[in-house]
This record gives sequence, structure tokens and C-alpha cells, in this order.
Amino acid sequence: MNEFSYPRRVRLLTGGDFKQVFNRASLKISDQHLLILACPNDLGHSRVGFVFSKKNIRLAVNRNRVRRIIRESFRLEQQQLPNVDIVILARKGLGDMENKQVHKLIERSWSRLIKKAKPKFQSK
RNA sequence: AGAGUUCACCAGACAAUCGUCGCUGGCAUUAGCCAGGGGAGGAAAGUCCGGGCUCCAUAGGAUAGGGUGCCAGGUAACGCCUGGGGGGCGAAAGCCUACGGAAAGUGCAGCAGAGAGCAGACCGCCUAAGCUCAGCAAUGAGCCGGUAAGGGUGAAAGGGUGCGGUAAGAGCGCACCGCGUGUGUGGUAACACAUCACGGCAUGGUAAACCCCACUCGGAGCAAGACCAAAUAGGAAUCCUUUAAGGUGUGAUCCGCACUGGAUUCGGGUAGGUCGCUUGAGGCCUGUGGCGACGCAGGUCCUAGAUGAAUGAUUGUCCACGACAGAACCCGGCUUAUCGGUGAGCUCUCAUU
Repeated sequence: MNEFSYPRRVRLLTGGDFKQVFNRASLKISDQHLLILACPNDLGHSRVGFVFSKKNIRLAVNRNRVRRIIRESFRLEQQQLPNVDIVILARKGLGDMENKQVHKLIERSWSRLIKKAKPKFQSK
């Protein structure tokens, strides 16, 4: 398997997966337009899931666009990320951002996540 | 050339790299790997109508309730489309139109105005008939009245114009126009027309107010529904009841139909996977019937199918610098959003010949 691929096993697939992250979120990255929740898993890699509600991003086109950009970024960065399950929630205004802005925002968020996670999982 | 109008079509292009979801083939056969080829829209949207499909009985009867509303046709069906008629707008092409019934009933109508619906004397006009008074008389004044021509109010004042008529007036009479009814003619019909007959006109508006009439509609939805594994289970306690009621399916109600002892409490559990899922009232071409919507026949093509949810990102080049916007069972419409571009038909104006 290529290290930049995005197969099914790196996504959160069931309601149960999501519930677990919400209930046991030990990491929280907050931004004006974005909220990232994460909790450690023991799969040996990270997984990601998206919660973009109609309330926060009104048009389906924008929901798709933003999710694709973030997913693309995750695909390229996943080797740097710790072994955690990540849920990305949209906040108001995320749908109005330009592609380049979204790229910047998500890259900044990844590095914050890595920083925060390091001391907690140093034993791994 | 310009202005207008109708119809149809397109929705940045190309390349590279890295990804993603089906399909096909190969290697593997437990996840994977490689190659090929495919992967959002004209509105995918709003969910406003109509169907298919699925389950409820094969959807049956009655009531309630909803919808539609000029006529004819098209269609699986429609509130859609086509053609026609009436009315309105426009110079025209063309566009708009809930456009059945107000002499079955009920209701409603601000302000102004004398009067607003089995009409009405405010101003005005009249004083013929009758009465009173004055006067010889003509006549004048008053009373009783008459009058819908004119003014004024209003969105609307109970046909219009002209002549006759009269005290002044009035469909009071007549002519023409309009209206209604009948008849005839044309048209499938809506409706139109008339050297026709009758009626002096008796019928104001509002039915997206109730209502009446005609036609029409069973309910719920792919989280429908089916299957697999697990499981609704199995279990415990208490009470009621013995063959008819009750309960459930079952929907707004009743009937009918089907199934079934019932009620309460305790305890326990799932939001896995497969199918449904894309070949369809399908697209394109040709012929043919029809004014047309559309039908018929033949040929040809297969063109998204996700499910925490694919169709993307980055870079480069070019140009008219890219609008609105993302499938979720599938179709037919309607409505709304939309940068710009292309083609065709028609109307008008100007110029040239």
C-alpha cells in the first residue's frame, strides 16, 4: 500500500466510531471556523471522519468542496499524525472560505495536533 | 444594421502528478496488487403536483375531507403539454388569463352621497289635473304633488344615441346599436354568425366568502420492503377474563376483511452486512401518421450508483477569465437561481439596390 493512499480503513465508518471519539475526546483543536476532536486508538494508524451539518455550511457544493480539501490534506499528512481517531466538525463560515485559505487552515491545525499529542503518547 | 419576440442548444479547454467509487480482465484467493475503461445538473435545488415501485387485503362500500374547473386532444398520469374558443395588453411578431354557476339559498361591501338593490328628490326642472287665496280676467302665490333629462357624490347611480312625446320628464312610443330568450346555420365542442322571431330591458358586484354543479383522489413511504448473522426471543412477578367482547393490522371515521386471551411492572438488546440499486413510460438515427403535443415501425447504443457517503486536489499553458449550483429508489412536469455564449424562425424600423 502506498503511503499517500486513502482506503476505507483510515476512515471512521460507523456511528459507534464517532460516538467513541465524542465521548472520550482527549485532544481538542479549536479554531474560529473549525473544531477537531481526537482520541487515541490502537490500530497503528490514524483515522478521520467529518461532521459537516447543513446548519453550518448551507450549500451542498461547499460541504463537498471543503471536505475534499481537508481529506486531501489528511491523505498527504497522515504519516506524520499520531495514532488517533479524528473527527472534524465545521463551524459557521467554513463554507465561505477560499480553497487556499482552507489549505492553510488545515495544515496549521495538523501541526497543532501533532504538537499537542506528542507529550501524551510519548510512551508509544 | 438596430430594436423586439419565440424556440432549441452549450455550461471553460488541454496536459501532467497524486488520490477516490463502481465495472471488466489478469495475478492472488483473507484483507491486496496491476492494467483498461467509466464516474453529477440544466436546474442534480424547492419538495409544489403526477405516476412507477414496495408494504398494508386483490383497496371493496359509506361518510367526512382535499384537488381540479372554457372546449377538444396527447399521455402511465397530472394542477403538465398541444391545438382551438372567449377576454385583456401591444404598432406587429407575440404575450397574459382559477375563464363553470350570482333569475337554489345565505353572507359581505370603508368613505362620500338624497339614494348602493323589491332604488333614490339634495340642488335643479315642472305646476297640466285637484284644492286655497288674490284678481274682472290673463295670471300670480301657496298646498297637494310630478319628474331620473341636467348638476353634485362615488370604483359602481338600474342600457346608449337620436327623434317623437310631455306641464316637465320617463322604453312612454319609434329607429339604430347593445342585451336576453328562442330558432336557424357553421363547428366534435367551447363558441361564432344571422335581411329571422319574441321581450322594452324584468338579470349590479363578490363564489382564490360559504355554497351549488361536474369530474377526480384509499394510506404510508427506499429509514418502503426482502434476506443473512445475531436478535424481537426466551424469562420473572402481579392482576383480570373465560368464547364473546376487547386488542392489533388500519390509515380521518364507520362498515367490511385478516390475525389474536389481555393488562401492568421488572430485566435484556440493535441503530452490522447483502439485496432493493439502476435497462428505463431510456437515448440517438431513419421512415411513417398527425396542424401539433405525440403515436407507430425498423435499426443502433448502454451512458454514475455512493451508503459517515466516490466524481477531487495541486501545477502548467491558453482564452471569451468561468454564473447558479452536487445524484441518494426511478421517471414526467411545474417553480425558483443563473456569468456568458451559439444557432434558427418571426415582427418592426432604418439604409442600399
